[in-house]
Amino acid sequence: MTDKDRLDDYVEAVLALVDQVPRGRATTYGAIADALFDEYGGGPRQPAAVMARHAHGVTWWRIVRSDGTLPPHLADEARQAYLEEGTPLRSSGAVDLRAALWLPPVVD
DNA sequence: TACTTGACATTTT
DNA sequence: AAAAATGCCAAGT
Repeated sequence: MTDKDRLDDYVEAVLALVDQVPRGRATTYGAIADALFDEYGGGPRQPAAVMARHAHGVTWWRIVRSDGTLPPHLADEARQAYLEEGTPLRSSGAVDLRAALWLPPVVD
């Protein structure tokens, strides 16, 4: 198993979790990092780095920061998706994690 | 090999 | 409440 294969594997794991997030809900980068920590370790920046390069074909808007907000360039498109899915939002336009947070299954 | 960068998180101003 | 500083880990260059 080469280093590249290992990274591709991590990418798949992240995208898989993203794909599992139920409609109208959301999860955080930290939660994903936690779920994958047992197998790959690393911190919350890794899932983020993965998404930055593989945001194609996945429901990336269901992944938000720990405070429910999202960087400026994404907030715009994400907002539309939230409105369509009926995702609980806060006054600031950020996702209301208290109601929408979905925790990925952690590997034992 | 060394330095920079990042769709983050947490703590302190 | 909002912004700045710190800590973090690995990929990219």
